Amino acid sequence: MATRREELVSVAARLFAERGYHGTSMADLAEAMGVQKGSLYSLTGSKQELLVLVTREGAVAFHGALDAVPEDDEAPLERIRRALRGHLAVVAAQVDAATVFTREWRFLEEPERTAFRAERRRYEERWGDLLREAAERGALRSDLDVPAAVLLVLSAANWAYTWIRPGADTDALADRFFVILLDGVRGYATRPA
Amino acid sequence: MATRREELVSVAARLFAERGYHGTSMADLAEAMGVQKGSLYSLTGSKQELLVLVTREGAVAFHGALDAVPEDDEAPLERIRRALRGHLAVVAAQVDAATVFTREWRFLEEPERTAFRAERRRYEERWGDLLREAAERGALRSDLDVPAAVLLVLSAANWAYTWIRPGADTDALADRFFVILLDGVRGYATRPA
DNA sequence: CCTACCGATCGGTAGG
DNA sequence: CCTACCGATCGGTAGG
Repeated sequence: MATRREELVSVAARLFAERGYHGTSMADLAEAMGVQKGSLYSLTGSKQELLVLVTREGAVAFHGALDAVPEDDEAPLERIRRALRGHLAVVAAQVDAATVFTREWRFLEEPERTAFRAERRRYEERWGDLLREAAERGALRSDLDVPAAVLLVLSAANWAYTWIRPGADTDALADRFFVILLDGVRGYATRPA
Repeated sequence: MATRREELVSVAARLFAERGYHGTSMADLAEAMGVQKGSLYSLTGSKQELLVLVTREGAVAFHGALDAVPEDDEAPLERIRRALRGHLAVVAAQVDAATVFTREWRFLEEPERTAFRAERRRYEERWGDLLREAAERGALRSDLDVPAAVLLVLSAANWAYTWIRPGADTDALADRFFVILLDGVRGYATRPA
């Protein structure tokens, strides 16, 4: 059973995602909670605190998805596929938190803003590790431009909040991306030998 | 020589990109223009009008980049490469307008908001056409998942405003993406025959 | 959780 | 382009 505080955090996630942090007023949140504006301050210290909690929720979810990727060193490509599935699953299950994590985080005040950037960088580096390890194990082509590949896959992941609908088959979507990333859009015929 | 009105539009692009539409006040814009707040209303009718102008600037720039792609039907892959170069070049040359176009458009009021969405859909469809035509001409693998490929390439394009720095060699960056999109991250060795 | 209120700021206008 | 101002709303607080 969700506490009123937890309810408020999830309402904040929804409205921050819909209208933006600065486009959402405490009065908006109060109305969505069915209480008067002043009453919110028994549940949170400030609007900014709600932003901190929602972005943190996103960070935890995305890192958690990567944590769930099996450690199996024998299948580095499969690990990448799992990571992509995991990321898209988080976006579908927690669109609002994912949206705030990806788009509204910049309205965090210091020092949380800097801490957030470090946290996000850490997430991106974990993706970099996944690809780098796969390359080192020979599962990726030896002449691969790893930084560009990381940026490409993170672009797909980070843009997902704009189009994923809750309830979508994210595993299938992730696999469709994965197939293209693996072997490219070009036909075998025109591929160099 | 830029008029004061044009200056205001470009200042609005910068601040809307930096602080968000709702995070930017008319007082902020006035300060950046070096005038009093009330004076802005001889240059624009409203803050919302500025948002309309900036998003429109982005739309014109992105469509213009696609218009500049040569019509040569003999080289459908080259056209895709050119389109990617063009998009990233716009992002680098007009980061602020590109950012507002990609992220702040949702604060447009009706009916401009709906019109914007149609415009953006048209842009995405032009990308879809590029890939579909390439597929039809046999330049892409026959079993390609075209919708997923379009979404992947648009993800890379739409996410670019978050990391591209003005002055970057966007042609080289576009080509690095293009190479990966073409033949994938996997090595030749493990590729099916 | 409510009522009542705070000073500050919001986008915008009038008149010059 | 300025000064002076409008009513509305902002995030937040006091006291119950």
